[in-house]
Amino acid sequence: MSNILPSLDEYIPHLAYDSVIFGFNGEELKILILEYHNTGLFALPGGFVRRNENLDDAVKRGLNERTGLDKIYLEQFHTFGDISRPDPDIMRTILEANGQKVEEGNWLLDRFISVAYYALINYNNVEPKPDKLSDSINWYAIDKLPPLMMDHGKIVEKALETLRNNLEKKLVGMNLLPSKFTMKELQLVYEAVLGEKLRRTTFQRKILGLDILKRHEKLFTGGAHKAPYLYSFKNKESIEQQYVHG
Amino acid sequence: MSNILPSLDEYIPHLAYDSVIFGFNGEELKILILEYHNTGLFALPGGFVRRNENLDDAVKRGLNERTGLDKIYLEQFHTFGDISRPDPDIMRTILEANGQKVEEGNWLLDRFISVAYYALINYNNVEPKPDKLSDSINWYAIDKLPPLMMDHGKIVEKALETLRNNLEKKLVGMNLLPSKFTMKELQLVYEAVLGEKLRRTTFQRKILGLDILKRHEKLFTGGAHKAPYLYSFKNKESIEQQYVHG
DNA sequence: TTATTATTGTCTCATTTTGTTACAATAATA
DNA sequence: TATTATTGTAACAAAATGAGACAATAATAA
Repeated sequence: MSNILPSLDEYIPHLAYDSVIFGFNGEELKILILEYHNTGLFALPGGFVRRNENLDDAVKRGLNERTGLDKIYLEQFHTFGDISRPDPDIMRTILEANGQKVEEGNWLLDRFISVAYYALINYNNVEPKPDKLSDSINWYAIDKLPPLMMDHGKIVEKALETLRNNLEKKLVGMNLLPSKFTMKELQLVYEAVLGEKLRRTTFQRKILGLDILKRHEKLFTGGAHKAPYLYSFKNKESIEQQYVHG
Repeated sequence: MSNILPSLDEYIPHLAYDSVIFGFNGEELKILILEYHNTGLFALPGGFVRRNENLDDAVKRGLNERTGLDKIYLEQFHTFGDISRPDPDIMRTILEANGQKVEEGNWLLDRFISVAYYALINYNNVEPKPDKLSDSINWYAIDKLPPLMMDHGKIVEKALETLRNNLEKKLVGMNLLPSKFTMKELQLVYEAVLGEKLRRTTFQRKILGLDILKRHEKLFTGGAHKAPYLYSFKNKESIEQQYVHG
């Protein structure tokens, strides 16, 4: 196998990013986890930052390569910088399992500081693509993750914590749902993120009170009951002004 | 002047930190700003990360050197990674104004990613010390800052935004006030952080309702009016469990 | 010594928000 | 056509917050 390793000329040494990519399948909150070839190692999708590239752009580039999505809701949430976090043995295992020769002192075995981001994407729009080093990239429910390598478990925890804190402020539902959805679906997103049940009538009243939803035709669901309205977020841009920034 | 520059052997290249150190003088929220020798340049206190040192520890080390304080409330809030942010000309100006010879290609002129932290300290406990490269380090009210170099203005803005968001959650007052304080002083801290007036009775009821304050003897203030109680935070450790983490 | 002044601690009531229950409407199914 | 499950909304209770009132009191002035 030819050399597929990133080269130090191109990238900033000691600096990486990891991404926690959230999706919602209608029931559960999930994240994308990749598995490295022949190692049984599970990890968050991550990458390096080019020498002439903004940090944010590096993350966008990586997400685009893996999901095909162009405009992704992204939020940086923490930078992990303990000495203990990277493990050169694990890195060597991954590289060698991919048929790469790794000489002592290779920059990939060095200490890395990692800037972590979370992304919110529409589960149904995506056909995740594994990269050169990984076998597979798959959705896992957040309460059924495989054991993750290095400190990636901690990174996921912190991402979830941040997502929960931002739930009210940042209109999370807007980025996890298709453009039209029922009130029930929106409530399920909130419940999946918070990990708790919410009261239907209170939730509905509160959300409608925010005056951010536009009501559409009724949907004929196929359920043996009254059909719910469909909603969409009204004027997505101005809402972003209000919530996502500031 | 001898060479006082940090050496690449010791530090991780391309990686720095900046700190926004908040203090409260009883009236205004202030931050520590340093001024570089003979340049008229104002900047946030910052530094580099040793190759065998945790990121958090590097920041603690820097704060300790500058304030003498040992246990400082510290919170990481954002990592700034745009290509445009560092300015090699400014860096060269600072170094040369300090009598340092800087050859082309010196690592200090490279691109830097900066991890930003804010700290909350007790204004009265501190006698800030300038470092080797800076003339002075002084308190400035947050609405009367001098123009800051590079993107340091943006860093302060983001720190304030984060502090405001965390005000309820993280018991900011605990770290900005002396161990005993009046209700009025606590309210002034909240008002200084939020930048708005609060209603006295509502504030008092809410804070007391949190059940985190211990009431002490009355203070004989010297004001021509009823003397207020003094309060302290009860059981600081258990409160930290509740608020600062999780 | 006594009246004045400014601020504090607390109470009350109005207003707003949230929790809870109830119930009619209705799309599919039996 | 009756039954079923779920939806949209109304109604009332409970809790939280806003707003004002007032007695208590430490220093100062008279």
